[in-house]
Amino acid sequence: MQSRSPAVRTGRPRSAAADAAILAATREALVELGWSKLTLGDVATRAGVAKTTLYRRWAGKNELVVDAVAELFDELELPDRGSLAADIEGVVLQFAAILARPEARSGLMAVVSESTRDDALRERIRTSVVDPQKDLVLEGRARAQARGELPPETDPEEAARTADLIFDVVAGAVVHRTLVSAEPADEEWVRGFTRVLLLGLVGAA
Amino acid sequence: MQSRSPAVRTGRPRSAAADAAILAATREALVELGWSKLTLGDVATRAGVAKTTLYRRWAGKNELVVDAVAELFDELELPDRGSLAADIEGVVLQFAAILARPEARSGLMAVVSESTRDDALRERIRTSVVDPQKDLVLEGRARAQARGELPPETDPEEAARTADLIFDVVAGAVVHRTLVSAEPADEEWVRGFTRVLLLGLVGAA
Amino acid sequence: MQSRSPAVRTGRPRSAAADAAILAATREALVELGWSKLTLGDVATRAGVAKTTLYRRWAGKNELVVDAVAELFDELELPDRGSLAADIEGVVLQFAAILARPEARSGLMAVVSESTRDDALRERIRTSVVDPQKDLVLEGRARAQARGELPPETDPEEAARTADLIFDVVAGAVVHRTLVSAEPADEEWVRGFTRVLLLGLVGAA
Amino acid sequence: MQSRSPAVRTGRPRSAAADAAILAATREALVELGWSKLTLGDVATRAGVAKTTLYRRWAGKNELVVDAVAELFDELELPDRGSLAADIEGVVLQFAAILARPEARSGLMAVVSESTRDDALRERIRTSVVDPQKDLVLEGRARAQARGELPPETDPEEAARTADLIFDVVAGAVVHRTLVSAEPADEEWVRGFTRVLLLGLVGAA
DNA sequence: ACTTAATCGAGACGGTACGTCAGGTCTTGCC
DNA sequence: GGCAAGACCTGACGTACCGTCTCGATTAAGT
Repeated sequence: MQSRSPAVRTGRPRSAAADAAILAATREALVELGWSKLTLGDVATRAGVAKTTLYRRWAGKNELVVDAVAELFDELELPDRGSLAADIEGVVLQFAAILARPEARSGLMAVVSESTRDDALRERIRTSVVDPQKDLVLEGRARAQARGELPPETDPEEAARTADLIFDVVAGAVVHRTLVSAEPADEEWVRGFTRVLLLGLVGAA
Repeated sequence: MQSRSPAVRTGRPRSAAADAAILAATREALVELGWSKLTLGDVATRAGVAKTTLYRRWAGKNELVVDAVAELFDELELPDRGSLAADIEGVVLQFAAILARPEARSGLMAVVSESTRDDALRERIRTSVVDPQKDLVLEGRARAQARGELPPETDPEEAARTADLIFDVVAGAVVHRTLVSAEPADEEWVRGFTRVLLLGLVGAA
Repeated sequence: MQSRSPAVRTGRPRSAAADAAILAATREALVELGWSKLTLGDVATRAGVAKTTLYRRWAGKNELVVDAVAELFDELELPDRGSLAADIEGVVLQFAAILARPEARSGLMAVVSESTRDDALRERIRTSVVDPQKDLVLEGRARAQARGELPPETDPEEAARTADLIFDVVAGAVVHRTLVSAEPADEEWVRGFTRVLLLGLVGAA
Repeated sequence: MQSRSPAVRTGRPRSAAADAAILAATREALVELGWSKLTLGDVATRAGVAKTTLYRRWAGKNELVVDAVAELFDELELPDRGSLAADIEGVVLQFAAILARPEARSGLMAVVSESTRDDALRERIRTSVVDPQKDLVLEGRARAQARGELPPETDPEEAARTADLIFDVVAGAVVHRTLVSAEPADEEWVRGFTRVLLLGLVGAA
């Protein structure tokens, strides 16, 4: 997270255990209190750590919560279920399961909201949350092309644009369903969504 | 906004001008400061109003911002452009234009985030922001069915589910593109999105 | 303590009771904790008052303690005991009694120390603590002159210088005895001091 | 300052230079910042020393400042000027010159103030600051008695009491003039003070 | 015109959290 | 073992907003 590669690393080294304790305490506080009532003093107390230790490592609430929530998305992966539709359904369900957890619900949109006025924060979110998810889209498409379910790309730039589009559609739909409409993105919904995504409104009707 | 229809309403009536001034001041503060740095004391000062006046009408920051942002969405409408695709492109572009404004960018996701732990707030958002948008989906589908672009519904419950799905996909995609990916939802993107929405990944490829 | 004579005094007026409660709490905390361990947060709590209320009225610990300690000196007066020697002994004993109280012991020299680098603070000390005491010197001298114990002044400037000198000698001796030598300025000591002051080392020997 | 005479003193011996550097840095910081803004971390940095080194030798800020200020008083001596009055004037001027230095002004009364609640600190002040000064009083009296300016003592206990009294009067007056009245104890003032001390108010008038 | 009563501005109030700073301790690795 | 470096826990700092309250002054509707 922070590297001081130059020079000899003098002085007492930072406790590695503190980082983990702080992030776990942050998630715990998110569950109990939600974003707006979460205070850094409380997180420090839960983690058994001084407030100064926390501020030495994170610039503020936003950065801390991004790192705490980002770890939730580490478990996302794209298991091979044999078909494009099945692959999509699988990964969307995983994504929905993460968004169903209260620590993600309250924290994620809050930091996204803050990131609209803080470029460094947006970059941090992109690096640790968004880009890893986007890689799943690329991997899924490659697999579908290998199976012959999708045609190979001709224009690489166009291909990148399409991947971004698909990612926004998939992630956006699940987030909106979960947080705005406040309805569960369960198996039935995911089947319907995947059908529309693959076949379109006209084809799915 | 609030009615005290029972009883006779004696005494000095509330200033109608104050409401408008407060909401305008709220949007102004959202633009300049963003959600997290917006304070009610500052809004009151901008509006030339005492803090008590503000608290007499809104319960807090969340409710105030919902009302201030909701007004931005009042201008959304569904002009008849002759085809389903053109109708979708038109309304999506309008939606994107609203989300491009800084007062919406910073405020909207923040209150959505808060609403994950506050049912009354979620209901307020739904009523004044979400449901009016959802009506546009219904209106668009009816128009497309009248044109023969989409088959008439058979199962009304299934039809409601589909409308919700479409709404989550459309709104979610635009929001995600604009706020998370932080890229503009411009005409080119909207064309690509509409194509995928109507034809699906397979059909659009 | 603070007057806002101009204009109309709008807004909620300051609580008069709070001032008294805060000063009393300050003295209480001085007794229990001493200057260096006294915290404004603790004083606020003892006074049943918010920290902000305290800061609204005093700039900091120094100013607060000056006001709290100054009240102790309000009781100083110069009773007519019939002779210059008896008058001096009487007022010095009173002064010593005040300096024997723990709230004065810990607080007084601390603010004097701070005042060496803070002109406004020195002025505050002078106005509310020192000058009233100095008036007693002038009053005592006038009385002694009326009795014929001291000759009337000829040069008024010289008279002012002498009054200052006497004040520094009297106050300084008692303070030094009490705080530096840490011995009680009891009746015996006061008698000896008065004898030296009136007759000098040579005359007193 | 601290002796570990028992045992064999193994390991690296303490740097003698560090002690001097720390005390000098302390006085420098007192001049620049004053007592209340002086921090041990800053002193350590100025002295080019780690905070641990400092704490290994002094228990805290109070003890450190006492030692740093005490060195200022080492230069006090009682040169023989031929008469009691001249001797007093000489030593009082020296004392006043030390108190005029900012490192003494800010530091001395602060530690005296602290010493009202810390017996060990008071003892340290007495040993390293007060008692050496008091010796000057004894020496001056002996010299005056040898000259026949003062009668020889009859009661040794009474003599000790008188010496203490004189010391409190002299030191107290200079301290009060310098720090409380914040006026210079210059030659003119010292002449007036000495005259009153020797002849008394009545005799000096 | 005269009450009546809720509104308005101003700003003080009790709180809570902020982010920083200093005190004093502990843990490294080098000397 | 001393030492420089710097992380650590603790606790206070002074500030900013919160949402409530207390003022005196308006301001309409009902008399």
